[in-house]
Amino acid sequence: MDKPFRSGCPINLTLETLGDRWSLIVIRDIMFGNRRHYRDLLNHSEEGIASNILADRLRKLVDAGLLATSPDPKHKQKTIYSLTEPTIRLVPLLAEMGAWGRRFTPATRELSIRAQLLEEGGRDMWEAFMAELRSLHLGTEPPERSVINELTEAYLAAVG
Amino acid sequence: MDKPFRSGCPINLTLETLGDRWSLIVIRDIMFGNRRHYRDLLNHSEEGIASNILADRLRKLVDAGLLATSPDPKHKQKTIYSLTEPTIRLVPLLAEMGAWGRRFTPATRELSIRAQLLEEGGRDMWEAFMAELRSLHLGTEPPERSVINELTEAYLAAVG
DNA sequence: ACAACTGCTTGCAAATTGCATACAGAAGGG
DNA sequence: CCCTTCTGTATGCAATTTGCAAGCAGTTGT
Repeated sequence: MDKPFRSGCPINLTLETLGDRWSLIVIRDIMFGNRRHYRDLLNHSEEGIASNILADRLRKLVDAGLLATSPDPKHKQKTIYSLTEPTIRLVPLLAEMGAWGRRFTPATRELSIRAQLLEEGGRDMWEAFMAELRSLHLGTEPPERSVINELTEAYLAAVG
Repeated sequence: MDKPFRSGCPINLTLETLGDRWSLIVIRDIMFGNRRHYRDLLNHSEEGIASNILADRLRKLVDAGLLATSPDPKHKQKTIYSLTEPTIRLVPLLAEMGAWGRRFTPATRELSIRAQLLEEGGRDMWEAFMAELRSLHLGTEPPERSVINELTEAYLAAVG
């Protein structure tokens, strides 16, 4: 029932998997904003995603193994959405997207702060970030460095 | 008449600019395959792009300053499509997409060879590649190193 | 002279998107 | 326990986008 891929090119397959206007937005919000619930993603969406689109993308991403769900012990109706290893390894891709967008699109200064920090931090920072995400989403040991804190503080310093 | 952006986030803006299923395919073919004409892009497309979609994407990319056109002195009907500096700077993004796709999608081995080489080559190789693209598309001095040759030879060695 | 090729358009059906609304079960405050 | 709010979705429906086949006027090579 699954439609065949257009080609076996890795760039094409990445595009077929994530190349629409919403999937990476959802992943970005889970990753950088630590939004773990449906309503959280829906209401705090900077871009205003529609509820049916969000539901559709979450289901597709879970089906593809790019997100995982678990019941929330504190609320029987809530589903916790977590990143998986493949999605955590999107950090370099998202960092490059931020770096490119910062230079070649009319991105606002406040929203570019984190992209700039992540770009200047380089591979070392990306690895630290991925380690932190593994601890948050996969339950591994928490690392010493918190890249999320660094990014958040830089953003707040620039805004406030 | 231009529709407003959903947000000023650099990741979102990159997605709004390039986040559809064909734009980056076209750029990839121009960049790695050195396809400079419409028919060239249409007929040798690994993924089988439709003619109207290709025409639409080329126009949009030119309008956005991501591609440039020039008349072909050898053929009055031909238009030469060239990368511009913003598109050349997509090399790191495409390299990361190839690296991710190679690991987490069912990419074929032959088509992954170049992605692997580009990933292992790292920033130095990407910079050399961008210098080469500037010479091919912007008319700057040709560099000593030809990354395109390296990639092509590796691909041919793996296939033949 | 004529077939093949140039970039690109045009109809039209099918799929996707966006928006508003609805909903059944669960939680929280009185 | 009652009632409002919150949970993650689903459902119509209109608008946009996609995909496919065919066509087209001018240009080139034989």
